[in-house]
Amino acid sequence: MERTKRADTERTEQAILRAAERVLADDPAASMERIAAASGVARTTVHRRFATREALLDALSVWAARQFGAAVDAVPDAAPPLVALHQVTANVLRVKLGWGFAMSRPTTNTEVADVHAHVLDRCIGLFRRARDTGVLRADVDPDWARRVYYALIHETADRRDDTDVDALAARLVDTLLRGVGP
Amino acid sequence: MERTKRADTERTEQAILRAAERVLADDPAASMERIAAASGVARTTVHRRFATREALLDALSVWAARQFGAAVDAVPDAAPPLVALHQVTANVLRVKLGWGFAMSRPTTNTEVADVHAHVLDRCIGLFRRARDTGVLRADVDPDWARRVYYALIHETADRRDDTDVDALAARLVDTLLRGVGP
DNA sequence: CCTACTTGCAACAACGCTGATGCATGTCGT
DNA sequence: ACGACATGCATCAGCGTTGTTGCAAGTAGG
Repeated sequence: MERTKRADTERTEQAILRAAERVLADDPAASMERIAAASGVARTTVHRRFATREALLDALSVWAARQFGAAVDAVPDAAPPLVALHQVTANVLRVKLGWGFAMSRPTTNTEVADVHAHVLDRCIGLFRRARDTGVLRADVDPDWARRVYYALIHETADRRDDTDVDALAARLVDTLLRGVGP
Repeated sequence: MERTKRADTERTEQAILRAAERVLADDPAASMERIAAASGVARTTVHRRFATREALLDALSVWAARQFGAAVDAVPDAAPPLVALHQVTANVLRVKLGWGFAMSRPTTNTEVADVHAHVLDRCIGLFRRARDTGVLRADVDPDWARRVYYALIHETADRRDDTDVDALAARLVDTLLRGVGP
C-alpha cells in the first residue's frame, strides 16, 4: 500500500491543484510558471510533484472527477426523484463551481472515464425514475433531457451570481421542468 | 474607398477563415502551420493575408459577428413574438453551427462588441414583447431567461445530431418555453 | 498581351516554454 | 535530535512556434 504523504507534500499538491484550476479556467494556455506563481511555490517544485504539464492536468481531472462522483453518490437511489434531482443538482453545482475547468477538460484518463460512465448510469437511472413517476414528461427524448440538464448546470456554474447554491439548484430544476413559458 | 480585392485573394482569405474555424474549434492552440495546411495554402500566405495570429483570430471573430448580426436582423420586429423567436433561433443556430469557435472566442474588438450590443438589444426587445404577449412568463427573471436561451442554443449547436435546423430550433423553443417536465 | 499582384519555398532570428540538474536550506515525522 | 525528504535557486538544452525576408513562378484584370 502506498505510504502516506508527508503533510507538507499534501499541502503543496493541493495548493498547486487549486491554483491550476483557477489559472487555467481563466487561460487554458497559461504556463507552468504562472501556475507555480499562483500556487506560491517554485516552478521546479511543480515539476517535482507533477513530472510534466500533462501529468498535472491529468491529476487535476482525476481530482475533479472524484469530487464529481462523490457528489452524485451522496444522494441515495431510494430518495423520491424530485428530491434526488434537487440534491444531486446542488451537489454537482458545488463541484462545478470549484472545478469547472478540470471537469470540462477532455482527457483519456481511464479513472476519469470510469467516473463519468458511473455518473451517467446514475443520471440515466434517476431520469428514468423521474419519468416513471411523472416528474419528467414521457414524450421527451431522454438524451435531449439530459443534455438540457447539463447545459443548465454549465450555464449556472459558468456565471455564478453570488446566489445561494440551493437557490441556484432550485431555479435550475424549476427551469428544467417548467421552462420559462406560461 | 477600399479597392475591391482580387478574386483569388478573396478565395484565399475565405479558405483560411473556414479552415481556422474548423481547426481551432477542435484545438484552440493549433499552430498557424496547421491552419495553413488545412487551408491548402503556405504558412507565409497566411501571414501575408493576416499579419499576426492575433490578427487572424480577430478577423475570424469579426466575420462571425457579422453573420450573427445579419442572422438576427433578418427577422423583423413586427413578426409575432413566437414566430420571431423560432426564426431568430433557426438563423442563429445556422451561424453557430458554422462559426461556433469564433462566436465564443472572447475579444476586445470594437466591431464585435458593437454587434453583440446590438444583438443584445434586439434580444431584450424580443423577450419583452414575448412577455407582454404571454409567450414568456412574467415572473421569470429576464436575464436568467436569456441565459437559458443562450445555453440551449450553445448545447444544440455544440453537438449537432444531423437533424434539420428548423426541427432543432422547434425543439429548442419548445424546451425553453415548456421545459421537460409535465 | 502585359503589368501588378499573389503565392510557394527555403531560410532565419527571436522567443517562450518545458523538463531537467546540482546544491544549499528548511521541514516533517519518528 | 536527527535522518530523510521537500523546496528554492540558478542554470541549461531542446523544442515548437511566430514573424520575416528575398526570389521565382503563377494568376488576375484591364
